[in-house]
Amino acid sequence: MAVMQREYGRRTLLREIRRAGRVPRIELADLTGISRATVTTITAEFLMDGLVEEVARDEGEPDSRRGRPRVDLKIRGAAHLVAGVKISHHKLSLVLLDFEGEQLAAEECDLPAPVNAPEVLAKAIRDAVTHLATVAGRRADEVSGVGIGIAGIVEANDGFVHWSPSLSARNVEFGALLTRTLGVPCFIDNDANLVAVAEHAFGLGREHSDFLVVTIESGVGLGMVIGGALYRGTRGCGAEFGHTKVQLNGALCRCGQRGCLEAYVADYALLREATLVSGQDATADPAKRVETLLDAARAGDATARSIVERAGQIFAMGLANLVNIFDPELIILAGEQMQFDHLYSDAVIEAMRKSIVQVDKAPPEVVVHKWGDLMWARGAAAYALDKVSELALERLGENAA
Amino acid sequence: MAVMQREYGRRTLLREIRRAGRVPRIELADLTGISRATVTTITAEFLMDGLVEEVARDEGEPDSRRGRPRVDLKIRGAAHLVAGVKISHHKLSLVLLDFEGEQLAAEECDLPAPVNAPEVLAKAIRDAVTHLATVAGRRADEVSGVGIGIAGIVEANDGFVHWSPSLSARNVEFGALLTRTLGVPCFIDNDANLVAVAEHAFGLGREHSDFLVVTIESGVGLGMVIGGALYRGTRGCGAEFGHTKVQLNGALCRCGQRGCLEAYVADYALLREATLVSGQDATADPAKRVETLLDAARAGDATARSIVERAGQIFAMGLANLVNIFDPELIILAGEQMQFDHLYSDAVIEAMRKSIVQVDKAPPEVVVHKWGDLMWARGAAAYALDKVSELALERLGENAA
DNA sequence: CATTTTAATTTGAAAGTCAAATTAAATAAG
DNA sequence: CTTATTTAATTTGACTTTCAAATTAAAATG
Repeated sequence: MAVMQREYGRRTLLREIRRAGRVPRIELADLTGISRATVTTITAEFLMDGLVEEVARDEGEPDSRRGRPRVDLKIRGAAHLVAGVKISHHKLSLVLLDFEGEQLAAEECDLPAPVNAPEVLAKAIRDAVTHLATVAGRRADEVSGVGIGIAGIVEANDGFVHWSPSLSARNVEFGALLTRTLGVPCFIDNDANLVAVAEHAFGLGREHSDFLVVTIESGVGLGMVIGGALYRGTRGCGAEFGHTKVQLNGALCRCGQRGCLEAYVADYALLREATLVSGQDATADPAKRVETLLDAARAGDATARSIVERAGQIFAMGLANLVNIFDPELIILAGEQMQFDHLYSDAVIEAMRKSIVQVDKAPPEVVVHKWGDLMWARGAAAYALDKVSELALERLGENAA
Repeated sequence: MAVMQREYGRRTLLREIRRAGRVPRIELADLTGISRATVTTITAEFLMDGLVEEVARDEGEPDSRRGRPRVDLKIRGAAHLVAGVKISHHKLSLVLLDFEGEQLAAEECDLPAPVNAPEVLAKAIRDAVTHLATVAGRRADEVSGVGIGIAGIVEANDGFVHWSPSLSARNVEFGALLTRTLGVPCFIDNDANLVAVAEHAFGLGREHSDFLVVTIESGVGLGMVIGGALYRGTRGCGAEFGHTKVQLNGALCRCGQRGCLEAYVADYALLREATLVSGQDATADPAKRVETLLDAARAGDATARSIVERAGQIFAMGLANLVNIFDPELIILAGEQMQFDHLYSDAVIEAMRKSIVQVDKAPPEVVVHKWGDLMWARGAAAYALDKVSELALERLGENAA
């Protein structure tokens, strides 16, 4: 039990150092409530183990305080190497981060097919990670952990994939398979969850302990951070925000049910109605067709506007429901493509504000976070970072004992 | 920090004893992972302080084990007295519990009006609690804490009521006012939250750490237990499930917005349409009129059935949305009146199951818990019990130091 | 009545935290 | 240039807490 106490201290301090970036010991003591003596002891352990390092202070403000100057601590990037992999339709996106979260390399590579057998996909990931490491001048076996984000229903704690649009089989022990194939600890989770992890670790959620992240790709995803931790539901599965119902007996969704949010806002939902808009070429690429539709709407085409505006209204309604249920302090709309600008518009956010219960208190902050192409992969890497940190702390505990 | 550790042990053990009812020390050690030595130390403290007492084992199974027999510990009912108060339209419902949760008295009393000034309501509660204590042969100043459940938007941590249908003023420091008026610590929260607390403490949620409680009264309420604790949102406010939107530009709700769940399933929503059903007497009592409507539906009246069935469908849709977002292991539908049987029917639960994302795993368990009339008041009392336990443990910590 | 078995308590060592004292490293003052 | 002052970090020693092991307690069994 005494060891539990030390573990708490270690966990808290490492997390705080990571969040702060660079921070002197005395501030760590103030921030965490742990005494200076203990902060010294624990950080000495970290230094000895190479997890953190001391750096000279280089503040813009010349500090000008007299007395012994503070010495900043920061995560030591060289301590570990992690990779993040996002599995999408036809490709893999990958990033390689050091232990500090600095990006060392990024890559994309094609997949043989949109749906693959688990073994095939695992091998593709192994090869891609090996190549990624090579590009950065490292060896694959230097990687301490790999995070993998995949669409579908995933039980993150056991690495079990109930179902995924990227896998040809159901109910796969994909985490174990990956760990075996890559020879490196692999951590798998629903992709939207991982974006939430990334926002918490690197992004706009750094200062918050309770917030929601809504992602739009071809589907609509939701990640929830509650009480400083990702909430995965009781079975470790992610939230299925895209399939919450917004209309009784509504539009048909690709999940086979009716009235899902996704059936109104996803690209395929827009295109279903777009055949009625002039200038549409049904044989063109879907992304291209959506672009044409949005252009028509902006140009004032009544039919196109009707389609796009309804999608916005429905999306606002879905967001408002989340606010009414969670009362979060922050909602992050994370996306990359201009394609979804119509859902991130001020009009939509305003409509959402009008649909939440009115009280004499500020409505939740809504921010749009346009990540680059590699948002999803960075999310996966952030998860790996988290897990690798845990493992490192465990090892520290065992060595000390 | 060392004191934090002891506090953790105390908290854990008292909670475990409360949950178990009666339990021997050795089992407490196994259950909590705390060593037998420490369990002895801490429970000795509890015994000394009178929070807990030893009782002879009286199992039906004659145990038949040789060796020194186990001695059960249980919460000592006489240690504290708490009251729970539920504020409804025209009345107050109250219960008096001992520290073990045993009900010593219960009462209802009328309120001068459905909406009252905060001071008036506080005095009414003071008088009612005093009377309740008298009925049980106790004095009001023997009560260690009073929990109060009120409809509306409440910031439980500060006892701040943003808005309530029972109060004539907004933004009232009602918790502080009550504590001042009663001369006893008062704890206020949204009523649906308190039902969740009660389910967690006494009810069907005792074995679960993550579940949802949906309550139906004149509105629809939601309480969420996440990670073993009530989740109140970031501002301490309860979830507003009743005002989640189920239809774009839908039916008008009493909150002034359109398409709220409540606007389809609440009694006033049913009655709004019931004027078209034969046999309705618009001047009758609302509860009576709802009864007439449901009778007509059961008797096969097409219009009445249409009204009632749609309410059920919409309710099922709302429940399905909760499941899709939370993936809970359990949903408790808590209610008292036969009036809502049509929402608790197997058909509704079946419709909900069809509207959730299908995976190869069991859907959440849905149970209906029909409490007696005093469900709400007991919820409030359970909250008070929780808070009084906390205060008792704090006192213990200070005395030891 | 001694033996065995199991529960609860006591004991003494080990681990951990922290306030206070000390040391370290800088600036300011004389 | 030296000394005083100030602030950060470390060390020290007292105190708390936990826990394994030893001991004691209380029963059934032979």
